[in-house]
Amino acid sequence: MYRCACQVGECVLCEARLASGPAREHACEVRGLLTRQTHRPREILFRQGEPSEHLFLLGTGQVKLMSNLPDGREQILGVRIAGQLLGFEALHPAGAAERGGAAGGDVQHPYTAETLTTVEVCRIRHRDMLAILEQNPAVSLRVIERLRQELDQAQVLIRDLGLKSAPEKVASFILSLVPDDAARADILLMPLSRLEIAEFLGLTVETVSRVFAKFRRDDLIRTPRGRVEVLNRAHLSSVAGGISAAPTPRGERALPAY
Amino acid sequence: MYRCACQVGECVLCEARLASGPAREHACEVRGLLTRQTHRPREILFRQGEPSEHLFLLGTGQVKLMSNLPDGREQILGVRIAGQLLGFEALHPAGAAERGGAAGGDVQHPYTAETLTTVEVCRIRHRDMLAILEQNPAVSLRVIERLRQELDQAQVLIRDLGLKSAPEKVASFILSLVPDDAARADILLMPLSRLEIAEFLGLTVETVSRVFAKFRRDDLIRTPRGRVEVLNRAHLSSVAGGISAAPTPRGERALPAY
DNA sequence: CGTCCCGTTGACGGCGCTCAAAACAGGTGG
DNA sequence: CCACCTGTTTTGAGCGCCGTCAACGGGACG
Repeated sequence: MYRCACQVGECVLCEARLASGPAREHACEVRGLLTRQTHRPREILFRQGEPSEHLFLLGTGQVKLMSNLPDGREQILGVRIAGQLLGFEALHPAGAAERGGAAGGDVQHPYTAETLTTVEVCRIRHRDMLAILEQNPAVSLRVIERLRQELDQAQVLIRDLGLKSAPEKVASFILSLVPDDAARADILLMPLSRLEIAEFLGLTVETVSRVFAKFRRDDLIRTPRGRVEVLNRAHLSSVAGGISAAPTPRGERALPAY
Repeated sequence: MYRCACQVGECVLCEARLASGPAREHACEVRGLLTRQTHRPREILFRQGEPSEHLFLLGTGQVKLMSNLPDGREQILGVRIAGQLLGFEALHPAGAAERGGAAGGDVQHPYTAETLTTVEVCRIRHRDMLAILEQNPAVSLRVIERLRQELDQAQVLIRDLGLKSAPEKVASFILSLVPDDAARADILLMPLSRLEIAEFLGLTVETVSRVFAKFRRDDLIRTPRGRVEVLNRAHLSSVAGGISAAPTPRGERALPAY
């Protein structure tokens, strides 16, 4: 499969152009606008409150999005994986100029982005991205689809935070780690620490740890270093108590009836 | 101001086309694709689990989005107002056909949409919308912007649900009712019942009622029928304990300027 | 006037948070 | 290899916030 400068197979820019344009050389005319970066684990891509100037296209790895309250409390808003977007908040199609203010460019990141793993991202200036979107409907459609998926994920999290108990939250979370195509891969990578799981689910470290302990006692899971092994998915699903946080596979039935 | 068939000033379709096209008559070439509907309060636009075939453009009024667990628990995901989008979940730019399955059109609504007030919406088939997006970058940009705003709102709610106490949640919620342009309009419409507020904030009716009572005793608010009057916004903001869902007061800059 | 629904208030109990400490793993240097 | 230090995970004890259950009041409406 052909890859453009950003070397990212899932890149919304490259793929879309490849699919739409007959001419190969056009595939990467955006090359000059992209900056490729590699980050190590636990690096900050940008911080909440900083001015947002770039859009990030995540190529490989995982990035956590987190938001703080002034008193230090921290909430993880989500985890982004390959193909997803970061730092979209300052893309003002129209009106950036028409509204008064400091040239419309002083929008701030509403959250902090920190890498969980080694990460490759493509960075592009908002204005450049805007120009691309204006000229490439196919890219726009891809972006719309990505945003919609992120909105879905956010709503699933809202549901879990709003009405689930601690065990239900943790069970849902574990099940959400199951990759889409996993037929029977029940040993899952655990990208988050106990503290981060707590910050994701609106709980405390101790509560998360206790729930994990209980699941272990009930032979639902095992927890080797940095991993989670699901021993009894059916039972775990019933504990999760309803719709899980798993991304809905395309084309198949969404909202499994469980 | 000119208005197209849908009669909706904020309509992403009409406005965008008006702005981009020089010819007036082009402004409403999408007219034939739009169906305008008027709904009374407490009507269901669509239900969670039903197949999603239409996109809704909200013209006037308010619509609440809610999601249920199998056992009946209910979570309000958000409230949509004029100009926002509904039922976007089935818009599949590419891949709807390429992947196997039942023609790719069997995507289901992940939430139920119910009107809170009298509501005017424009309805359009997903495939028609798709065609419009493919041909009109300006429309795509508007849609992207709307989705991004909805994502921001969702993330604010996630933060509130995940790490705020009951009084903080309620205070944030009240402040979120302050309209963007309100210089000093402190009497706010309350579109939600106590039960709905509870379902929005992940609390119970009793807790919400108790917090309101406490705020009343502390002379922070008054609660005439169907309204909320803010008596001491500064104090209420401090109770909200951090970033609120409210648009930032002019002059001050807190975090998200959504 | 009776009924229904919504909001309010009280009593009580449990889930999950707080505080505290021990168990554990990992890295560093002796 | 072991001692030591550091940060994470686990476990325990106690309590507080908020959910649960119940009763009451008021407005809308037939």
